Amino acid sequence: MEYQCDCNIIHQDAVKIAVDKMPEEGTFDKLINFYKLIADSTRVKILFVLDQHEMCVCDIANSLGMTKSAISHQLKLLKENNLVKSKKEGKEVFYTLNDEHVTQVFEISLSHVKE
Amino acid sequence: MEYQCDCNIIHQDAVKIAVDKMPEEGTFDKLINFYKLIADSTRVKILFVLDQHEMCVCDIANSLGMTKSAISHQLKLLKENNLVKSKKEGKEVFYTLNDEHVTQVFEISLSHVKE
DNA sequence: CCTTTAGTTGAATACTCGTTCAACTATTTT
DNA sequence: AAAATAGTTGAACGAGTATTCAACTAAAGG
Repeated sequence: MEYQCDCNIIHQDAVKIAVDKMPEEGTFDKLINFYKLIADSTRVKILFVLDQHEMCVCDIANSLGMTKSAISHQLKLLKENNLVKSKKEGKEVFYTLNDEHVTQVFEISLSHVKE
Repeated sequence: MEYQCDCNIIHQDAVKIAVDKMPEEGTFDKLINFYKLIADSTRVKILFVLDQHEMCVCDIANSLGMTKSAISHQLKLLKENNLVKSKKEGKEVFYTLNDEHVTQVFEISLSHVKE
């Protein structure tokens, strides 16, 4: 057994089943990274407003009552992780959700929480 | 407009649509709270092993290679938020996922990340 | 009754991370 | 060319939180 902890294995069979099926660390990493991205008040609201309408940074800042800087920092994170994409037009940068997948996950979760 | 930030509203229509549709704060709170719970390496692994098999604290600790204490702290959180439930049998406490809903969300997310 | 073991818990430490602040770039307007 | 505005960025501060540690409870066994 490659794992070590501060107590004995009580139910060999249960532990074996779980350890055998355990995905590799990278799988969990991706999963957790995605959850962390949407587990933040500002980012989840940004995703919500972008789901309603394409927006520039100032639009989002106004919608959320926050500064351009705070929004821009979070948009950078969302973009780096491919949840949003951007296009520049003159002085403005327009942001949109990157694909329907994000929209789906988001809307499903939202309708679920509302119950 | 009740919101205030450090820049002017550029696209009135877009902002109005988003603000009008914005769910109340409590809705976001519930959503984020749920995402935060599953956005942690230890907790997501606990949910995974419990999805495979009912387990006591030592089984989980062994499966994850962590201490009983660390696991117990996280189990408390998961239980307080109704993601897992427990039953005591002698000295041992067995934990299981609380309902199919957790299982569903978890398995869907997992299969998605694997692609 | 004493010892051992499963599990819990509160405090403290260590780390992560969101926002603020100030400075900066780029584009438009006068 | 200068001023104004949209947006970005790095550093620093502060809040939240996961694990460790030590002490504790509860149940089982000799």
